[in-house]
Amino acid sequence: MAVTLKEVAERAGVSRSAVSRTFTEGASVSDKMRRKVEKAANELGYSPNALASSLTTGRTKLIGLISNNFHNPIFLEVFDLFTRGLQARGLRPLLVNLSDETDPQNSVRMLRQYSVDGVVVASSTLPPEFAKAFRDADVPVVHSFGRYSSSPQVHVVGIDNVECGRIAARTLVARGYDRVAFLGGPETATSTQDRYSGFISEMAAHPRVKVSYSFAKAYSFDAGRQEMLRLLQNDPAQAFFCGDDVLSIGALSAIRESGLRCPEDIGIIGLNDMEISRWENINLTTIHQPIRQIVSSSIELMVAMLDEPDRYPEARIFPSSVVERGTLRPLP
Amino acid sequence: MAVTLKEVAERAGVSRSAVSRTFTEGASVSDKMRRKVEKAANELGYSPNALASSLTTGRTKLIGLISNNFHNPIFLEVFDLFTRGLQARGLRPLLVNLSDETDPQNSVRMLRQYSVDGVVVASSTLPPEFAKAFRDADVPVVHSFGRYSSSPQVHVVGIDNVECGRIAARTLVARGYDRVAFLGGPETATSTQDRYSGFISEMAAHPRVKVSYSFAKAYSFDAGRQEMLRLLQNDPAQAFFCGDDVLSIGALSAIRESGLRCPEDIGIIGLNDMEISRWENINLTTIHQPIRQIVSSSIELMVAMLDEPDRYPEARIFPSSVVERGTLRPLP
DNA sequence: CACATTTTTGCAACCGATTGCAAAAAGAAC
DNA sequence: GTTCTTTTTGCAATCGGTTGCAAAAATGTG
Repeated sequence: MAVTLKEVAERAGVSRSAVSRTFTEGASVSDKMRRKVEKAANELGYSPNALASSLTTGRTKLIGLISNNFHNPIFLEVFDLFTRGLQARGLRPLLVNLSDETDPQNSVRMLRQYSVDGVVVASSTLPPEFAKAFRDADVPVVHSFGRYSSSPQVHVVGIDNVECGRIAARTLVARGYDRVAFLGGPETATSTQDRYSGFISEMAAHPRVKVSYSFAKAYSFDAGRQEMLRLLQNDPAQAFFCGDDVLSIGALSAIRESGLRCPEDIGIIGLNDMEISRWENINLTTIHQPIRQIVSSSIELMVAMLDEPDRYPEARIFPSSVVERGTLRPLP
Repeated sequence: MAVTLKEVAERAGVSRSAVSRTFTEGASVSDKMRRKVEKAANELGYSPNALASSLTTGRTKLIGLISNNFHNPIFLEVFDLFTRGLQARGLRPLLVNLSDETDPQNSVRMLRQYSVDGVVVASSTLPPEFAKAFRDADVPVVHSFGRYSSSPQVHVVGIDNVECGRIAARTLVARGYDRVAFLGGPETATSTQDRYSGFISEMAAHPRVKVSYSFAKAYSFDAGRQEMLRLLQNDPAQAFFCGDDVLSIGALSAIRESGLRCPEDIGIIGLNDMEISRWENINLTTIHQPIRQIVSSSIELMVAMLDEPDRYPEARIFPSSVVERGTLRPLP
């Protein structure tokens, strides 16, 4: 069994409070006492039980990190950044995979049982209700990659997906494509809806360009490939705005399999600019989503909320822009 | 503040023990009592504090999930499988990113502070000392993707990397390549060393085949690409066994960038068979590592150890075999 | 050195649960 | 209805810490 505070106190011949205080930032202990305690603690190999102390302090330093997309490589970057960022601030991520869970209340209950200090919902496909459920349970929450709203009910950090749709539309128009399409992710995801509406609304300004759209079942390679194979069967558009990079790569694969070339026969623009998209054998033209900034801003917000739980909700939106690579025809 | 057991007891007009018992599997409570308590609990929205109870039970149901490679997409699959598997058994993964940590003792201390019930080290590059440090601290530990040893000191689940090296060697020889090379991951990783030694030892049986080797700095796309670019500068081998898929894809990229073709000019065989390798625009010939089996076996082992902490250490090794795709010339 | 002031220390209650034990209640047997 | 068993319940101690408060020790002042 682990060494306890009591044993250290006995060995050092001091009270338990004294030991507790030497391990508490900013408590009143004399140097002599501190040295005595530290000596005993080292000899015994003591380190304080974070969970026991959380009982009285009300702080666990545990942060729930919730996601539901474990098939999109972008989330590996996201997890990397979150875990490092949280660790650097002395916080511990409790990872929750929501892939097969649909009821927000279950997650809320589970994370409350572990008394997490806060929750980060890292997903562009989970409905806003998840984040709200935590807020309603008085758990500080940040929705990273969530939907921008001019009157956010919870803290949201991400990009303006509507604007991304517009950017994609303008990019395709500028390259002179006159039959374009939107190949979205799951139709129920807010990110899909927003990218779609931005794309369509911008296209409305270019009536000579023919526009169509369809949706893949998930933000995944297979879903993108399947949908593109289907589309290729009859008279596909000349260029596609795909809801996401991994979807784009699936679509790209379908195009090549069908004996067509990209960008010569069909052009693709994605969204995310994930690491893989830079790989020379992918080389995808895409809209950059500033992941590092989104994650670090989310963490800052989370930390701020720990001190100020009733902080007024805000949306932090980062700009995105096109990264030119090889899957769209060049500007005329 | 959250509702406590005491409040429920008061509202239901019963003792605190009664409330505790209704929420404890297999405790002695009458139906009448149970109903009374559940009613009060529902009205108050009570759910027990897992951490407080861990104090007396000595169980937190927290499992440390440690890794250090957040740049290899294979780990996204690994995290997916681990989180789901653990959750399904009522366990919670506490994710630890060891990318910038080198001292095992720090991780041990940290995870002990959170009284994790056990630790899974999921990495083929972390030295065995990490897993041993936990064992020495009496924390149940499983090293997934660790080194096979005939006298394991900790539980290890994975593949036989030496055998994989041999398989790769035989595969290349069978295809008639007569200048082959090993392009390994980090030289210090046990997986690299084992794959290397298997490859070399099998090659010793084929003296007419010329063998060379070198190492990339990490199991990552960029490292593989850099190393291959360097190798291409003077008279490269005809076929490479790359230490891992993501390394292979980097190498592949370097080959294409240099105006060469795969498999016509240079052949590649990887190891892992990650999702991406199946993608038609990658289509990598590789050695399959049975990740699902490794992860689920690791979880079973972990669960078994929770009941029987002094379980005799074992190594669980799964067979691996070649998946034919498009990056090696066909059999003659 | 006496006295006032500040700092350090220990006591004891508390955080939210669990559990061994003994008393109370319910059920069985005659 | 008694008596003996078995089940259910509550009391109180405990898990590993923290913290308000008052006493004790150290420091400062004249």
